[in-house]
Amino acid sequence: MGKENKKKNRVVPEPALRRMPCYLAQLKVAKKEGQKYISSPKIANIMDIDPTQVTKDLSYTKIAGKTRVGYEVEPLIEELEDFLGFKSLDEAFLFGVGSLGTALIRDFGLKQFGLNISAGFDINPDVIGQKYDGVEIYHVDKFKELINPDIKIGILTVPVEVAQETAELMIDNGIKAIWNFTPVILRVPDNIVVQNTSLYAHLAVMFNRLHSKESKS
Amino acid sequence: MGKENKKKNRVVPEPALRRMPCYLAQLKVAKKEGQKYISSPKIANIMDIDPTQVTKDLSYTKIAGKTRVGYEVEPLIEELEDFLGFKSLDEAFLFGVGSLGTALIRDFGLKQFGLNISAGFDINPDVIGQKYDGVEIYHVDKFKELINPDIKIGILTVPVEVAQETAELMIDNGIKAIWNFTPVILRVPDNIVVQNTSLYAHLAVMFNRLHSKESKS
DNA sequence: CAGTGTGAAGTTGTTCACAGCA
DNA sequence: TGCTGTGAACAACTTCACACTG
Repeated sequence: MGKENKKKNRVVPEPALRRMPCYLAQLKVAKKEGQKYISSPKIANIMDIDPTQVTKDLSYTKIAGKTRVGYEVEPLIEELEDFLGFKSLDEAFLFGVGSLGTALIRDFGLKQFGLNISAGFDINPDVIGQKYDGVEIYHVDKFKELINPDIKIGILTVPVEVAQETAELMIDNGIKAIWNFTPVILRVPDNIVVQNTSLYAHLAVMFNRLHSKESKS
Repeated sequence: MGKENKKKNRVVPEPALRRMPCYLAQLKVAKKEGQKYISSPKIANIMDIDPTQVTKDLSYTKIAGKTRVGYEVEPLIEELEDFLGFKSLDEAFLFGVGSLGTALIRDFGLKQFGLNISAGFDINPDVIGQKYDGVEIYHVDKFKELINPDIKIGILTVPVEVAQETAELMIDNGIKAIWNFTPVILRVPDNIVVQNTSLYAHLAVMFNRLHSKESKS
């Protein structure tokens, strides 16, 4: 009877969500190598983590593994891409067309992973009016005209000083999720999703680990 | 191991390290506004976190707050920058001069935070020989000639397929820490520091939170 | 009997409660 | 009284143990 309705709708822990794209990358390699099935110990071994971690993470998706065999590679790739939101294309506006902003627009397969940047905004006359890979850059003032209900995601790559006010501008005009590349912790209402990706934070962690290992040995 | 000695040399939790650059950004704002002291409740309020979280995080540094007053802004900035390794300049080589790699080289901000990229490596003839903001790009084969004991950090922005082998090349030639922008989990010896910064992982978390909030309301 | 799936134990990080100080 | 600083209670995440299945 109700085989599926029992398991879903749990909150997925953030660490698990962060591991899933890694599984996905490995699975694609496995697929290229022609493997039809892959087991959790195998994945775990490649990534040097605990096998039950893998099964627990995968249990949040609706794919089921076969005992003694493992998971079928191709359906698992499909399910993971779907689960992670990489299959449906979300539209986003980007604020702050500096070097990082430009890279995100031009790059690198964000579209492949379900994110399409449909316009960029800045106040620098040098970039306004430019087109990068088909994405046009406008003055921030144009934002209110161009926004529409399909755009739920805003990418924040502006200087620290204007981060909070730019975030508020986004929210006031209907943005529901902010991908924040500044080191500023944004103050936003509860119903707004913020994903912080501060390179400096990661740099800090790396320096600390490196320097403490150096002084130890 | 033994009784707890003095205060220093504890292992700093990674979440704490990640919060510190945010404190730093806020402190710089406070300094600009002319504030001489700032208290933990004040910082906590700005960042919407628990005040004791702030005091606990700051207790890992060697700055001490004044009762009833808070922390002196300028010395705290100095200490945080020093503690996080942002004051001394570390040299790094970058592997994979695609659009992200190029952005990291050009993004002067990294130098401000203690990381200087002194060379880039790729196999694409179009970029080899180029100079971006004074940073020269070489063929990967040149890496062995150019490496020296001052270079302890390698930045990995290559395509997924060659991530592991490039990491091994780095390690074999003396790199001690790898800033990994690929979604691949690298297999490395214990004494090597790896900092994973996969944009796709963050994207996955953001999509999940956004889509689950959408379906809830 | 190797591998999935899950509740229970263990570990790590966060929040609380309170002592001490100016 | 308001704030720092810390040990103790609590929550989140990870690892373990084991029942189950082909």
